[in-house]
Amino acid sequence: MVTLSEENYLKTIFHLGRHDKASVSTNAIAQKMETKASSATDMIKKLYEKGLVDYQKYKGVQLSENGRLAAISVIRKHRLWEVFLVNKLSFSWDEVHEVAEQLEHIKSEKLTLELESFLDYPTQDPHGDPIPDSNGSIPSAQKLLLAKVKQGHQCICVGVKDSSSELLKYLDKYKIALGSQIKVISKEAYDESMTVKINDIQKTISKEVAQNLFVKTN
Amino acid sequence: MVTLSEENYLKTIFHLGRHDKASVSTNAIAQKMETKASSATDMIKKLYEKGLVDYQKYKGVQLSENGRLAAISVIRKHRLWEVFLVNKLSFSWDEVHEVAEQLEHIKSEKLTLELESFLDYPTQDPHGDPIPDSNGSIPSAQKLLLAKVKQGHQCICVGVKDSSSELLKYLDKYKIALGSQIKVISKEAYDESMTVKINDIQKTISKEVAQNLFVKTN
DNA sequence: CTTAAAGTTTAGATAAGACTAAAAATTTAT
DNA sequence: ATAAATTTTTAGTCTTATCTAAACTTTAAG
Repeated sequence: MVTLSEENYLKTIFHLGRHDKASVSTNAIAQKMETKASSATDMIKKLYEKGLVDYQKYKGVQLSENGRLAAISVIRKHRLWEVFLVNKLSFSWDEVHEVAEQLEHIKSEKLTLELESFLDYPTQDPHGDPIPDSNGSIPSAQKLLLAKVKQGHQCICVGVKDSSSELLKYLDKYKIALGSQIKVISKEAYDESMTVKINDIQKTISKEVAQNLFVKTN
Repeated sequence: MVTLSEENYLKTIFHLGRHDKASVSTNAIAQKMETKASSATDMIKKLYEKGLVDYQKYKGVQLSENGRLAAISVIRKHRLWEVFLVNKLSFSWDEVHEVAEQLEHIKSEKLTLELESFLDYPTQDPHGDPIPDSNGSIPSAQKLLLAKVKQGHQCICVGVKDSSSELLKYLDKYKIALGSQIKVISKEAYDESMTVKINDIQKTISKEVAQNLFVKTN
């Protein structure tokens, strides 16, 4: 039995250890969890006792196979619930996170499977992040940043990199959503801004936005 | 801020104090919560400090107005989630309770309102219990036990009194569900069994079942 | 109306999770 | 290569929610 708090730590370790598969530091965990390093150490020990992480004093921590599966299970539920909130209830991108943080801890295998079926087996959440399947496999994203798209090319918005409330509100405001068609009209070398056509409307987009929007080319 | 454990106690006190509006005993609470009387006393004190119950040592406990509203809010969420699980996901009557016990504690006013709207403002849960509205008003049930229905009369199944797993399985087996049309063909004075027509199939129902099925006559 | 039984509360202990302050280990910089 | 800075761990405390055992009220029986 994994507690709610343990699940949150596993999730954090998963996210921090994701890119560089190196071990994750106590401080990094504490910072992300908005807690103190000593609390993180305590929890790491508990996770180690339960065989959910590999750990050596002062050397950081890594998820074990079981820990990885537990983390992915929580992430899977989080993302499925986000799809539910946006697609079925009328939540917007910037409202789902807090609620999904609670829903992700509901324990019922059947619930998760039925929810997934009810949502027609989505592969991405509203922020464009991939939804792990029931075996823990994560579909590869195949997404790239809008900033990387070449002039004249067309793409589809599939997510955001920085899911801050501010960005999501900006996107909502200009009706940029998952699935929006975006055509890159021109790029400005000086400030890295670009002019694009979205929903048949031409608009200039700053470097900051272009570097935080994931798209799929087609 | 009301904790998860406090919410469970409030719910229990609400259910126990429901019929006789007399005060609820520490022992009764402990028994229903499957905990010890001393734990109940501790929690009662905490609820009293928070102004959620009226309490005098050795004299039992009653919900205050705020406590009543908090309890009803939890019950409202529980019943809405049960409707969701049965109507939208394919849960059966006897599977929903455990999951709804978890979902009822999710804190998001918006989520509850959107869920209610998504479910088309149901007034009863799958067991026939009324769903409080967002102001805390509980629609009156207007339901009666099948055992009370007179020979020759027709009614609709609207819920169960005893929501034990066994009864729910029995009902599932014979395809007796919320909304099933039931016509009372004859009643046997000796054992209080009755012959009814359900889904155009004639069937004899025991006293035990008839006294645990709520119906609405029409 | 007194005493035994039942119910309730208190006192003290435990476990989970978090915190502060201090000690220990590691890394960085001279 | 060693001192300083940083990071990590340990030790001890706190809160929440629980428990057992003992003390205290209330109720019920005679």
